[in-house]
Amino acid sequence: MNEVRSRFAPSPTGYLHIGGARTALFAFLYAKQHGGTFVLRIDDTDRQRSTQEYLEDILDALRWLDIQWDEGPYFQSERVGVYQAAAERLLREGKAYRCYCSPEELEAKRQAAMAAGRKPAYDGTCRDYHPFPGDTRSFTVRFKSPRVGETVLEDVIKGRIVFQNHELDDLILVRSDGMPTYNFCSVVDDVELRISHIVRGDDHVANTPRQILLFQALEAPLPSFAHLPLILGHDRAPLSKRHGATAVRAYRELGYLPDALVNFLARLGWAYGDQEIFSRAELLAKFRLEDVGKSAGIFNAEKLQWLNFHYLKERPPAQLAQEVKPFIVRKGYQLPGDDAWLARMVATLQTRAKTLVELVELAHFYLSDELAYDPKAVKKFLTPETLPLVRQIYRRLAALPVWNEQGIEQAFAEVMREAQCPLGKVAQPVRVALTGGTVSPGIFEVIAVLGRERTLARLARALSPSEQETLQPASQP
RNA sequence: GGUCCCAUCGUCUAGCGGUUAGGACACCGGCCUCUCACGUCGGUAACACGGGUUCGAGUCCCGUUGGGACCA
Repeated sequence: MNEVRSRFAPSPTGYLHIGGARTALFAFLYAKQHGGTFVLRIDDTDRQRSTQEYLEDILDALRWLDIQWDEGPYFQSERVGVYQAAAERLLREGKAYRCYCSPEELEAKRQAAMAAGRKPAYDGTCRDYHPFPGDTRSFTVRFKSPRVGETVLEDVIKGRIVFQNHELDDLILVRSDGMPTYNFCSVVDDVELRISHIVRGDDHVANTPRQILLFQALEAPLPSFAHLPLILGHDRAPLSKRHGATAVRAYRELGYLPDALVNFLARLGWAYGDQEIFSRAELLAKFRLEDVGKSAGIFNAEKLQWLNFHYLKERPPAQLAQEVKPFIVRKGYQLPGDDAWLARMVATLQTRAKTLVELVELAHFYLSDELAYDPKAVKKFLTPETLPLVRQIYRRLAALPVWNEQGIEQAFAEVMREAQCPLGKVAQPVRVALTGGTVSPGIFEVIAVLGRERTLARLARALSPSEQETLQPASQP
């Protein structure tokens, strides 16, 4: 009976954002490490702003992050009958009442209260009003909130928070158009779905005492609450569009790995000693909701980048090769058909890129034969003094019986010995000839991965204009 | 405005009455080196303020200030 059932209940009124993802992650981890059930519920009572596109984005993002739900998704929009039944029950039991005050009257009362320096809370006019049988005016259903005593929230993260009941006014359960309100739906569903642990954002703390009262009114066991502090932007304001990427999908498109994002999100507000890197298995083993900090955290994009960089380095090249494909296509390159070759290419770039997008950018000279030669690099390294060395390299490489790194390195060694020069003297000109610039992976691996044909063609191209000679691979000894 | 929450390097954080206040990102410098990176070694940098409690306070209590949430 003490089964742990946590839930994530997003509204499909926007893309899944970083904060939501973290909430989902924490709720998921908690359920899983207690052998419990993680339930997904879609709070789509706001029909105007909810869209199918957002719904799909949320499901997509959760799958991408590998946050798997065991039950659901349940849709609140399909459960209106349940809420109405619950409202009728409360009405019948005298725990709720019909309020006939019109919006105009309410507004007037609010103004008056404000003017008198009182709180703009509902004054309870209809609390004890019994409508005559023929009363056809429209009404809302209000909860008859206790006026004395206090309601205590024992929050897993925030500790004990006490609210005075007289501060709470009679909240509307069902609007005059028959639509149940958010707080009410949420509680009714949590009762129905037997949720034992409510993990959600800090922004719901103030709603919680009212919800606790509703749980009690419905005579349902009270779940545990865990309110996560918010994630702030660099200016300490809540994360919003202004701070750039906030949607999970944005990070996916930017070339972040799900493991990096999960690791980052977990460490935002939670720590386990000095450890920074957590695999999923470790999160499951070590994460504790009770250890989540109370204060809001600022989203630190550099740290995310560092984590991504770390996971990029650790990734098996073959796996990374698959993951980078969509980025190659999106960048407009022809997708290499040879997966093994792609993996070798990726392996030379893994320690140099912080994102998949950056990796593809660095791979330009592998993926295209239309090199963008850096004029400064050409001027500095492809000179009458260095081109003879390049020609020597060309000859040696062309003569290689087997195209591998050992052979290539040996070819360089021989040229260096003959010319009595350091590696840098010959490597840089070759690098410029092969990549168009002065920055690339190690020259031997570049040559090995590029292959005989493309390497020789590029060297020849570098040699031809100034040397006025055409080197043919086949004609060389 | 009312109710509530929060407060250690720029950032994420460790700390749970006695520490040279630790780690990580970022930043700066050395080493490594065919370029760029990786890696590695080192450095700069914090307990918001004021009162208590205590032999002793980053740690406990109360204020102040500053942030934030919710309601309107």
